[in-house]
Amino acid sequence: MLTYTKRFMPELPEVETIARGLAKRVTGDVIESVWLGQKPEPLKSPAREIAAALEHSRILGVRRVGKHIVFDLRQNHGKPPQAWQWIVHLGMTGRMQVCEPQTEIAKHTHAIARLSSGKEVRFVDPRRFGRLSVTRAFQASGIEPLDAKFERFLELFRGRRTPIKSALLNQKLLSGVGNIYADESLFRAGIRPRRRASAITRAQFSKLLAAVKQVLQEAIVAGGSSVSDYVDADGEEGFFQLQHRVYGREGELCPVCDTRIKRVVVAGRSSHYCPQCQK
DNA sequence: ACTATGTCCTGCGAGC
DNA sequence: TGCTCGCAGGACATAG
Repeated sequence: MLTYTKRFMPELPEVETIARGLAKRVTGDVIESVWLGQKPEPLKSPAREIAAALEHSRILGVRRVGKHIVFDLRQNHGKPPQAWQWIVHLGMTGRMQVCEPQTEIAKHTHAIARLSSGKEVRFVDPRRFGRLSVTRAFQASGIEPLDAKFERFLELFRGRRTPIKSALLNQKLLSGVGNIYADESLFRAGIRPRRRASAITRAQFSKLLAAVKQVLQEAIVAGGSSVSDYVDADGEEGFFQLQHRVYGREGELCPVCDTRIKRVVVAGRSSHYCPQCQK
């Protein structure tokens, strides 16, 4: 039930896979210098602030928080040493390359960090929905889906009049679920995307949180098998992804009951569901 | 406090 | 074959 892909939507499992791949390849390295492109949109912090935080910093580790990649940095040349975090959000089309300096610079490259090992970390993003920033105390806006306690989840979601799909996509509530895994989770939980959160029972919420965790975990396992094993000559990651059961399958037959999968628009996003399995 | 909607941006694929 | 056009969606702004 896996597909190999080079194109993907960076939701929680994909960002987790990318962060692990980056951690494996650049942890311990030192950023010597930084180049930032002219396009202002991808820079959430001022360019000179980003450059000042990154340059001469050692990469202590790379991890994922929600859909964000967090580089934990330590800058030794100050007294005392300064702790920084380089935050990368991939948006829709953002990619992180780890490559040699002579690798041709891809179109839409917005940032390059040159490392003392000789490698470069590059941020490439055609659509420029991605964002770069630096901070000292990064905090996710919502709860981590994989660690979420049911009572907290319930407290955040119950009673809202918005469609459950919209609530799942709201990063201030739950950090990391995007359009694809929202649809897949709702399918597994048997809930239609347009159902108002306030009309969902406690038992259904319980099933939903379990489904969210299961879908994300399975996708991480699928992606995890590809960490650092499917990097092409330009340092681009490839992935194994879970086969989607409903997402992008409008008009196809439900894998459970053979009913045709429907597509509706919720919160301006295409949403796919089985009218038989989901109520 | 919440909710709904519009906007950004480029690549790609459907359709003619 | 070559062109146009509309869709894809994460996060934020804005309005109600």
